[in-house]
Amino acid sequence: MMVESASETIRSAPSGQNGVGSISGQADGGGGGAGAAGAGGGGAGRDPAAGADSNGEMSPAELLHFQQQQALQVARQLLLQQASGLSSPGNNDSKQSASAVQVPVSVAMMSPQMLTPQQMQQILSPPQLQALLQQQQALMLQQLQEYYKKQQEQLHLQLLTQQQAGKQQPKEALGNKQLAFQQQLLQMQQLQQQHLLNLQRQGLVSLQPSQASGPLQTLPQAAVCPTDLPQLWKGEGAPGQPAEDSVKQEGLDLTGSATTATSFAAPPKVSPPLSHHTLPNGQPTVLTPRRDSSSHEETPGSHPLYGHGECKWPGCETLCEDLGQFIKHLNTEHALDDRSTAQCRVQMQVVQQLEIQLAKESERLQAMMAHLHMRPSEPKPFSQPVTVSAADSFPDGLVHPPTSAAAPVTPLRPPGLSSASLHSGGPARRRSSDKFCSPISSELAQNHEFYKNADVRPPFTYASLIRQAILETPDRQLTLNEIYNWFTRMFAYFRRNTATWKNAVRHNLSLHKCFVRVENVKGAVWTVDEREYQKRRPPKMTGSPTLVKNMISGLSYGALNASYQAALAESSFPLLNSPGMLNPGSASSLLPLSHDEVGAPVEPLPSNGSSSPPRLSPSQYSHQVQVKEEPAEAEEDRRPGPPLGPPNPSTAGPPEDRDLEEELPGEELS
DNA sequence: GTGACGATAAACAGCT
DNA sequence: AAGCTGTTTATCGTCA
Repeated sequence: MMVESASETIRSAPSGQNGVGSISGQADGGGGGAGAAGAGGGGAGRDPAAGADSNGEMSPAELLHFQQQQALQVARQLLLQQASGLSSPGNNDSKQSASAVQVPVSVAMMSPQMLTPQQMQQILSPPQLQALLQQQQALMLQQLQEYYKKQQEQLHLQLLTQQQAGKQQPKEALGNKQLAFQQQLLQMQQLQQQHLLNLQRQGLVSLQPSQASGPLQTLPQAAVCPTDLPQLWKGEGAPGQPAEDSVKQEGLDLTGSATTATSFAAPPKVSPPLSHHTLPNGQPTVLTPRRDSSSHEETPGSHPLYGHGECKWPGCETLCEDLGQFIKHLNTEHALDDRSTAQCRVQMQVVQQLEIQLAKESERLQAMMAHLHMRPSEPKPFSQPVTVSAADSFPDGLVHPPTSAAAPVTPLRPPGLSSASLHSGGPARRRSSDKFCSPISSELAQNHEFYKNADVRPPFTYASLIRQAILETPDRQLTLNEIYNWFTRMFAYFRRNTATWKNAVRHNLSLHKCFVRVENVKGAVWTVDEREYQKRRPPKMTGSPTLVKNMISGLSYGALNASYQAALAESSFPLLNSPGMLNPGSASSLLPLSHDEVGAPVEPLPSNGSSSPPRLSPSQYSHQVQVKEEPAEAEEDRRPGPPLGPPNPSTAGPPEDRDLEEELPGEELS
């Protein structure tokens, strides 16, 4: 009765080690991309201003025009950079940080406290990681938007004040004020950066799922600001503004975040280095923003318009050895005048454009997130154990819910285990599901390339692999040799020690009732008796630890598929019969056993015992047996008739059906 | 400690 | 005869 086997587990490594990192790769790439905008650019950081104009010896008109263009370019780049930074995989830091920062809902549920990036990776499947990233991005975008708005407002005010001031005050006076103002700006910025860092750190440290919503506010800002600020400012703000106004405004903005918090004293070295490293995950992104990793300038006395030793004023790349020089340059070259004002206006437009763009992108992101998240949040069938078996039954392509999910039966542990363990070398992918939910099929589908190329033992039992191989075929039947080929084709691991694993395959085929040998014209082919297969596995989660682990891993995010599972659960019987899914009733009737597998807490099905036949309907029964070699029987079985109606055998339908059907060899059928 | 399961190894038989 | 296929038995490790 309670069998527990879970055949699927792999035995090999107990668990434990995970493959470390490769995940990320997969996660990144693999998934799909949903990513929001990946703008490609990467931006290395430098500024666009390619043109390099010389220090301005062009005519005012030319300069103005040129600078305006530059401003636009800068804006574009910023956008690209931001986009890439936010979404692009390229930035590990950012990604990680993001993930770290916010805990995806699902994750949060799973692990209340913070997960390390690695854990996240292990736990999360690529799609999940992506979802997380997306969430993060969305948040960041929102923050950015807010920030931009503020900046814009400030800019506006500053411009107005400047203009007024300009009219009223003599330039000289302005010069002094500007200087003072700029110094203040620098200080403010430094403070801001520090504050941001602090926030980030705190956020990271404490990252808690619960905070998910909350943190966003804090962290995000931090995150956003740092990166953007400098750039944004470069374009805009710095130029002269009346000290008073500027100060006030700054105070307004900053206050919120930094002002109060830190004192000017704060040391300069701000973000660049620290932030990154500190948090593997992530926040760094934010900090890092500055593309100039190399640049030190920012550290000490940083100025939004000063970086890499050069003036970042749109269109101006004048080299300045130090801040002081830069400030002088600022005051002389970018003093309050028509040109600067015009440039500011251009910058404002740029910002507006960016905002619009951001809004669009964020909207898109949100829509995507909403779409993706629906599932996770969805209900999960608790009661139902896992419908695992059903999933298994699917051949890979079939069903898998997006994330595989098994019902979170119990969110026990973080997923990842199994997979990780398996993949010693590499990438441990989060497995999607394992046995239970979407067993192998999904796992394989997701990690197909991995197993194909990595000499890692797949985390599945021979039985489950064989089943998978068979179910993947349209006919649901394979000759021994074809099964061998499938193994070698799908797993690098089975390209060696052939004698050993081939023997194991044969052994399993013969040993397990679920594998039925059917005589064929050509010879003999092996088919799967899903029912038997289901029976055998013990569903109990309790079952083998490994299984459990696997399951869990799958489940963990599995939560995602909760809905999916729920559906399955309802049917109590999973997919065994694909059709079954449709008609729960039938399904259940067909496979009583499934429950077990499902992991349900084992409900003792009467039939469950191997010895006693389940309460299958005769027809059902038949096919279990039938399969065995007699074609005739097969025909009978074929259709258990229940509501399902005969699923089309031919149809590729879920394997399950096929199984049932397939039992009969094609020949026989015909 | 026991039982169940899976993996591995090996012996053996039948067939091509 | 060799190799493949299929069955069976035994042993070991793991886990509940």
